[in-house]
Amino acid sequence: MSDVRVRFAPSPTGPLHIGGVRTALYNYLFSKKHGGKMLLRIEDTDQTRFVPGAENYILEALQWVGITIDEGPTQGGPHAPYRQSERKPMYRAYAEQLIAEGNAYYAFDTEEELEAMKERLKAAKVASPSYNMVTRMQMNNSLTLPEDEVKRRLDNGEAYVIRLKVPRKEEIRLNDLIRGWVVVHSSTIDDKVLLKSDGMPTYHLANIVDDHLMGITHVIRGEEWLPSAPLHVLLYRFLGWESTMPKFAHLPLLLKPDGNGKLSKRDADAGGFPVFPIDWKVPGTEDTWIGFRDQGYLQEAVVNFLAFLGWNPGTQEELFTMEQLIQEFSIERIGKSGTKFDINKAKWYNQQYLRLKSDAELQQLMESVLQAEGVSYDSTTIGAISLLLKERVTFAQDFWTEGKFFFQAPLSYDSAVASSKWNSDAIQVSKALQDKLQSHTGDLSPETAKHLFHEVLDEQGIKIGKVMQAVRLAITGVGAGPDLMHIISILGKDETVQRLQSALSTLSETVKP
RNA sequence: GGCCUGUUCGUCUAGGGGUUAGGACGCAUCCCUUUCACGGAUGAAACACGGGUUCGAUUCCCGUACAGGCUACCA
Repeated sequence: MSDVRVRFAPSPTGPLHIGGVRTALYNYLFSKKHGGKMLLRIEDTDQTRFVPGAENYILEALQWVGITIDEGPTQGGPHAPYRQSERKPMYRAYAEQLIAEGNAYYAFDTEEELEAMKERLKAAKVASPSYNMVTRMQMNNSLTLPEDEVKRRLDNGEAYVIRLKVPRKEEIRLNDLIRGWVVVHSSTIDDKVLLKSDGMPTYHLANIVDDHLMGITHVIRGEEWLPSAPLHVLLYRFLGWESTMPKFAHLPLLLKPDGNGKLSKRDADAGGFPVFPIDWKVPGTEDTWIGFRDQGYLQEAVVNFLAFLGWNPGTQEELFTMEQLIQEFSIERIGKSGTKFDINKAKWYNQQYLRLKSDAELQQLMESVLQAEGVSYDSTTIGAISLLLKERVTFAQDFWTEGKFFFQAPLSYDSAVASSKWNSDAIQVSKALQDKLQSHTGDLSPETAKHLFHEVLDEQGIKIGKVMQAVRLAITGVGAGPDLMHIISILGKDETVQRLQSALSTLSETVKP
């Protein structure tokens, strides 16, 4: 399998769904594992659904995730173009070849006629009304119309489509890499449109033609394609390409976190989490659909999270870099069943990867978060703070939410803590600590701060547990956070004294000792 | 409705004819700690159901239920 060639083939109809990103990732991992090529093909055969900006979105999303494309619309390649709309002229010949060999036919039926046919069948209690081997003989097509009539209509430029002539009774089998043998009877397949009346191929034709022409060896795609896979097998056969037909692997779908159904944007809105890789600004509106990247998720966390949604290496390890994933990936270890989307796991991965960052990276992360908040501070201090906060953050932006008291004195005090902890002892200790710090000269290391604080406690004869949280509240405004002595040390003598002072006046007013 | 696919703790999953059915997320309790977090320990928690096959089925087969997908001149 040294010449593995796979492709990711999205439609530019909107932002790439996170499930699509996973499909792209599996394709990428598989191709790199085998030293093969990864192609990107834009399937824009439905001109009514084309959304401007969608292709760029796909490119940007893949790039962020770290999926590199070997051949595609931007990098070109031996099988260019890689946009199906630009390949339009190539498809008709194959459809006509199928007609010439008796495996397809022209159909002239109007929308109304098709509708009427379906109604008629429905009234006759036919289970699934469709254009197939029995109904096609009652419609207007080159199978029912006299040859000269067909020619006349064609010459007149009448609208037509080309439909596949599905064999009457035949078992079509397909050996899916994930699901094993799938057998479908041809009588359950309808005469799918191959070439639309606007001259564009449908997915089915374009897909098979392109995959063949581009030398695709493995088709890894979502399970929603499984029902039409037998149809694709039929096309490979009729086109004479069965011996080089790619192997198929149909991936399980990503499902809603709770309840039933596949994961949708609705779930994202309800759960407050993203289902898109990066932000999508909906054209013509002010709306933005949130993406993982812009919500503060790390690229490596998303990759790891996505890879494990339906695949696992069979070991107990869970933290894998892209390189390791490539090393370990195998289609055999992809699961069969649908996977519910649990954002908690994604958060956990993010926390893990954030913690794996070097001190310098952490500092940089925190600096950019502060910058976004309009806060500037000296780098050394930020470095120290980021280390203090390291074990407490899940997202980089938590550096701000968890540590804003380093940069601004409390504007208010957590009332629950205030009412239970702020008492006469707390006031006494705060006053004494204020005085003690005031008269202190020289450096204020965490150790020194601790020493001073204990001196105060000893002098006042008060146990540490009785007042610690109150003092923390006075200095930070909240009841929880990193080691208070480190906070005091970073804040410095003057700032700490000042904060104790304002706490003493503000809190004493509102809370009775 | 028809066709296709699936079903191990709440979730992601390992496993596979005989196991105390393992791990992770989440949850709970305890320890550490001035607090919270981290960390550590412990705990609750699963083989959808019914038939077969078998000495023995969670594992194999068949049904049923449930779930998902498809059923467009959309992909």
